[in-house]
Amino acid sequence: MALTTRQFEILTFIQEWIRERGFPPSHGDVAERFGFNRNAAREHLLALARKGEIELSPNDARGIRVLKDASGPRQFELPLFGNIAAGAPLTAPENAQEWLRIDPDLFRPRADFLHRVSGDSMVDAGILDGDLVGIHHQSEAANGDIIAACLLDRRTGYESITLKRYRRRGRQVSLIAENPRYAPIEIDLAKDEAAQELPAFRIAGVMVGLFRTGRPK
Amino acid sequence: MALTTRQFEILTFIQEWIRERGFPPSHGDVAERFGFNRNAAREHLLALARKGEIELSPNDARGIRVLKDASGPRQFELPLFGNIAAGAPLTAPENAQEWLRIDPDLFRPRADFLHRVSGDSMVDAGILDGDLVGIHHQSEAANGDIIAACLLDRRTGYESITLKRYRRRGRQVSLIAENPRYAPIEIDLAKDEAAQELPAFRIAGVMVGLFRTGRPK
DNA sequence: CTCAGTGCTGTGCAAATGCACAGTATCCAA
DNA sequence: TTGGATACTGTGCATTTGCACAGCACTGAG
Repeated sequence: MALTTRQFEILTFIQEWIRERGFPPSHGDVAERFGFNRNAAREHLLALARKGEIELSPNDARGIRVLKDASGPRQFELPLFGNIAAGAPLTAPENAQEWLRIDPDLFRPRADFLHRVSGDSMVDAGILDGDLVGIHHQSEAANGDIIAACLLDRRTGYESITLKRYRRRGRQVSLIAENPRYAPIEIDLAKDEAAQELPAFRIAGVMVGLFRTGRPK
Repeated sequence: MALTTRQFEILTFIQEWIRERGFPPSHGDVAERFGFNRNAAREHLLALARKGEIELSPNDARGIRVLKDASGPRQFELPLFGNIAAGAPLTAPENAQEWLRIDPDLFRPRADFLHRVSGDSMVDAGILDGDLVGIHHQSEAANGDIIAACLLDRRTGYESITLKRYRRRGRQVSLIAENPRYAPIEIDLAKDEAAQELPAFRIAGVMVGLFRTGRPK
């Protein structure tokens, strides 16, 4: 759920406080910083907890745990991208939904970002609904690679990422699902370029790994 | 300055508390854990502060900052275990083949170690040969869980870990592959115990996630 | 033998703290 | 127009918590 500006300010304050002192602020500390009542601080914390940003431990002084830490060392972390509105560069670090502490160099070649798979179109490649796939940023791919394909809907202006196996013959590109129940997506690059607009298809990168969390179904 | 065993215990407790809850323990929490007086806890904290292990923020509830984190860069890493010779505790941190920089808390519940899958017996669960599965350490499992089963070969004395779906009816345990080409492994717990030796079967933990690296085949 | 350090019990207190309850005002969507 | 979410003020209370002071027992160094 989206945060209000005030809530975001308070979350940032809590993160900075913890980074500087090693323990979370109390309600009073938050209230003092922003110049309002202790109970107002409490309600902000409850709101942040409702929205899943923090976790509160009842009756414990300073019982705050920040769940999604935006700060900290980004060195061994990977950004997770969802589908974002047109224009916005899909894989710009500042548009990350979340940063996960996974060393990008564990993948080979190195992963640049993660993408959440939705749907079961790649089950036969061992890629399930909800899995996070590691993507190495590159604009070309070899036949047989599984790629993160970036598709632009020219009418709505929305970009979306899909994971498919890539196959190209001349100017004809096929995006093939690893599930017999799904038909391939066919793209004619010649036609695509002739449109003289933004290309409707581009390669965001190739899949270099996968991360799955949770008990299996 | 060197720590006493008691002080080391308390420091470790504080580190674990923070890792699990995101904020430090109070004097009372420490006292309760070790079964002594709140003031005894306070004096231990003062001693740890004198010795430079922690920093105390006066008058602040839970005002503890751990300065030298003994777990160090290991905080966001996971050990990978292979199959090890008999006797050696399979999942003791010092027996790790490798440490991978993946935040254990990304898994739910938290992963304690990774295990490399060999073979294609779990393909239908989206688990491929060479995948690393995250395992949460626990000695019991629910029916349907995918578990890391620890099997001991009594003749050779070798222990090995296999990943299988767990199903138990009374004293009869079935370890089921997710691939029709493999037959389930059947274990009779009654017979197992009657052997009056080390149990041939135990649950090392339950699968809580998966990590795969490399371009798909 | 003495003294410092460790490792506790026990009591008491003031301040810090979480939390419940009662209001007020604004905005926005149904 | 009503209801819910946001964003506060203000009061009061029971606990939690840090902290101080008074002891006791043990150990190891000088």
